Amino acid sequence: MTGVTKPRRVRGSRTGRPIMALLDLLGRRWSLRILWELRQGELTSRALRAACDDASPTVLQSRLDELRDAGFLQLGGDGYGLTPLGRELLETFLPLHRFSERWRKQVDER
Amino acid sequence: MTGVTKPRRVRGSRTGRPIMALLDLLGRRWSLRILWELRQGELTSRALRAACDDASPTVLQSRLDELRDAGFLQLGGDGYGLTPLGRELLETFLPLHRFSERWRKQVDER
DNA sequence: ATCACATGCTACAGATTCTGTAGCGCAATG
DNA sequence: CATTGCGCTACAGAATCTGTAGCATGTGAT
Repeated sequence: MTGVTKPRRVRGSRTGRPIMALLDLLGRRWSLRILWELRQGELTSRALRAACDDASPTVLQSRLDELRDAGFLQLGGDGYGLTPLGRELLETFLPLHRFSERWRKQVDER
Repeated sequence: MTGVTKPRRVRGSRTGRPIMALLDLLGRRWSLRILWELRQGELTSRALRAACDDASPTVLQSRLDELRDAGFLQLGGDGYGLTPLGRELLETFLPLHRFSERWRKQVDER
């Protein structure tokens, strides 16, 4: 593995408000999805790719690097997995699942 | 105002899993930020633009249309605001603020 | 009335980012 | 060895975003 930690700037961090940096990081293609797909355990990079509708490995790799840099992911024996911090973040998002079901209902009713 | 509701497809909705559609919608540039900036009340399109680091009006408008289509936003007398559903969604995200502070601490400690 | 001003929204060229396919180097396993 | 699967990269074409300018409409004051 690389082992090298490249400094990776998160856009929006210039404001100094971490929430902005976080919103920016999460508001990139596949970020949320990656965290979501790892909710049940580690996945190899290829399995993760498959889980993410075969997203392009280029972007996926970028997101993985960024999320790893942010301290949300780590590369373990069985592939990529959430760090404790990453799990905390994911838990913040879990209510989203329920919400999405309610959302569909409301949309269907129109 | 337009008054016309154009059908707008959310990528990921093909899977039929609303959570995927939601993650995709929210995982676009400025989506999360827009919801966030509207947390305290309505903002005119220009005020919103200013709040979002002067993002390009083109994308912003796309996001506004999409979020409006999704039923999260509406255009009221004082500009754009969250619908009840949108507020529910935002509330799902509020813990993110706290998390982001904790996150910064952990990052700073490295 | 008309003038200035603010609103929601659009056009468009250039820059950035994403997609899709191919393939690399490396370790583990047969 | 040969094979297999891994993390990761290259690269051209497509899609998306940026930045600036400006339109059409509405409101309010002069």
